[in-house]
Amino acid sequence: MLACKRLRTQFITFTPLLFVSTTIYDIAERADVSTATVSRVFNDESGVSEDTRQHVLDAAAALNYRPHASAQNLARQHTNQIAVVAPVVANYFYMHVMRGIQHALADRDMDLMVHAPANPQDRIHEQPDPKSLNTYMARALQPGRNDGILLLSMPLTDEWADRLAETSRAVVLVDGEHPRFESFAVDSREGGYKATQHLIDRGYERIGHITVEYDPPPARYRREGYEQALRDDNRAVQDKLIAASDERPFAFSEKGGYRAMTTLLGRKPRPDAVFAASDMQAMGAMQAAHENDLRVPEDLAIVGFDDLELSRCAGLTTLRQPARTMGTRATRTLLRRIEAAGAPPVSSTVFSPELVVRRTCGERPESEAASPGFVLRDQ
Amino acid sequence: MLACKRLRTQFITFTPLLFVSTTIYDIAERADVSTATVSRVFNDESGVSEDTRQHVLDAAAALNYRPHASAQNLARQHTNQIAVVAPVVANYFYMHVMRGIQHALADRDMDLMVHAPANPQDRIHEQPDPKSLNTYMARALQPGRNDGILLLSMPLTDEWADRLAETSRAVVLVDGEHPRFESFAVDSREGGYKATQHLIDRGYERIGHITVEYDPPPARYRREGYEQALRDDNRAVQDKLIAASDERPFAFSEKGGYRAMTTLLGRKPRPDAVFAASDMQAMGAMQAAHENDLRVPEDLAIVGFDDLELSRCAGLTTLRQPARTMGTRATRTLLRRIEAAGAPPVSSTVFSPELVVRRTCGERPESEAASPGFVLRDQ
DNA sequence: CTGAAAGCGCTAACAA
DNA sequence: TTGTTAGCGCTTTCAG
Repeated sequence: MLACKRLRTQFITFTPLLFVSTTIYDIAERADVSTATVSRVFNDESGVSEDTRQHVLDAAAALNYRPHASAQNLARQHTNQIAVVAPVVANYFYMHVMRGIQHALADRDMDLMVHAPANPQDRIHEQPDPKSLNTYMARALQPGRNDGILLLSMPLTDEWADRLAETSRAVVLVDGEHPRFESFAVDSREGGYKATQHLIDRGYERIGHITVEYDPPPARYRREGYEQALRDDNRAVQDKLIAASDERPFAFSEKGGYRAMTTLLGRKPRPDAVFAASDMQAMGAMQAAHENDLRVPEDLAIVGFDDLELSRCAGLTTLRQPARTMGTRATRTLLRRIEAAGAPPVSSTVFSPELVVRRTCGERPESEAASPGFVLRDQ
Repeated sequence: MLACKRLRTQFITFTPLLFVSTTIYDIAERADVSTATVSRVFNDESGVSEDTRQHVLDAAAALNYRPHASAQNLARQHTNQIAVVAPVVANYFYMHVMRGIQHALADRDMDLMVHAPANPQDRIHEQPDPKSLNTYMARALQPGRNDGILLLSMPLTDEWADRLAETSRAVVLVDGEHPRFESFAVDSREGGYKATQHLIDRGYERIGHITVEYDPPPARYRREGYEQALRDDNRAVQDKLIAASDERPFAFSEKGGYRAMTTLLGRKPRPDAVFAASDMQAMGAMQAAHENDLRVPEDLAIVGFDDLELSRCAGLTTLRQPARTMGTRATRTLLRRIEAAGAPPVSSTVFSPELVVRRTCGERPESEAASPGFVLRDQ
């Protein structure tokens, strides 16, 4: 029986290009035990005499043995991998979230896969077609790929939610919400309200807004908060003060904000303040203002949303999202669901975004007069 | 034979908690063909009559079939996954590199794993012990985990290089170099030289340097460039003008720069200019300067290394690394090596870092007088 | 064009 | 404590 396994060793002699690593059979043979025993010393730890265990370990060391991940995954029926799927991998906000994820993964013997749209042309914030099989989303859902999925800012149609539930895999949402899944997000509506309220308090007259065209939930709620604040102050919501970014692949980007701001500045009357749906958009808006010889905040006040590190050095007034914390908590929850066979009740935790006042809203914050200043957080 | 596979369906009835997805056997049965045929329609595309192919596809659709990734990986002996291993996942520089990686992966049907040290206490820039089996590095090397590895800023001892070569897997280095592997990096020594030279040209007298304690190659070369520039100007290299960050997990960080700068400012004579080994360190240094009531650049000039987006808005003079390009090119090379069975000659490509002058070095760059300004790159 | 069957490397009952 | 053996789900010769 072992003989048939030995063939592989022959094989490698004939085609040296194809590398074959040493297997459990090789070390079973060398340690003169069964493969089951070898497997045991590499897993259970228990039920193996100290003597044979040492033999096995020696053989493994001598042959430089490492278990084959795919084989383990197949046999165990789980992968010890979790996936994060997001509209863009490399983005400031997600970077902060990833820090939290990594933190929660520490010492957990779990690996991390990242899935993001391959084609930058896609309107990634829109849900890919659930039918299509090769989207980044579909890949993450493929059986045998991971034990659980972290969805970052992914809007969920019911169709997709069904698909996710069908796979009966652990799923946790970050910066998103759905009744069927655990979620961690900031109250975007509250944030939009606070931002706008602040601008109102500061005496601005024509408060504009930069949003996202395809209207993903976070952007939608921020806009709703903006509109509510206006109404609560007995102001009308004016379409001409609102511009939407349709930048691809990521409308929350700098470039999107730049374009939207440019649009806004081309209309009459010009806004004298703007609340942007993201910090990066706010950055782009500042750039646009500069190009139009408008000073920030004298001619145009700006408030963003996120509170990236970058925003601090730019002196941007913004609404803080606890990105890292969200990542950590979401991951912990995911891990718990993966481990717990049953299905504990779903809860959604919502954070309250905190207004961080800096200079782009026309205020001179006491502590940060001499910008740039930095918070020293741990990596 | 198919009968034994059917058991699984029974099984699921008894233990509904364990989810079992539909397999190739299920659809073979339904379409009344062999599993080989099913496999063929999902792979080859060829050698199957249009008729049966349609049957199979119908059955697959009806049963909502998706191939099991682990099983494919095991049978095919490759995973269609590449891994990136880096000292920190979520870091500005790596984020830019990741953009490039993602870009190169577009439409390639490849997935991305990220491996980074689990324990933030580790001195991650030092090589983990090649003997230990459960480090992030070892995990990336496990057989059956990936088809190729991208090493970001990972210093390579010969021992590790051996281990890597042993697995005969495709390996490409980014921001690092080793004779045995393909690599993409910036000439750090040249960068250090240029930075220092610039400061000399601007008339600074006591030019300090912030480096990294455990002396990873990029930091080492930057320091060497710094020292060389000093010597070429007939100046002595003074230890008291150099401070090393030993911040963990990542000494190139803001916090590391902050601490090193604080140390430097505690010594006499104080430097009147500082070249930091990274932009984030430079940011920390600026913070330290502010806390000591020193104005930048009047009292202290600062030059960084990287040219992150953030640096632009901070007005930081720095040396630009083409991070995104490095990511893209490295990934393309990796993919090529994975596909090509043979071993094409190893080449190492070195980019020349470009000096980007902004205001922290006391210069008033023409184009960016009204900072913050931003480049509008695509996401 | 299609099917039978032997793996891929490991795990986990079940028996001994 | 250890070995036998039947899978995990898919791929891939090799016949037919």
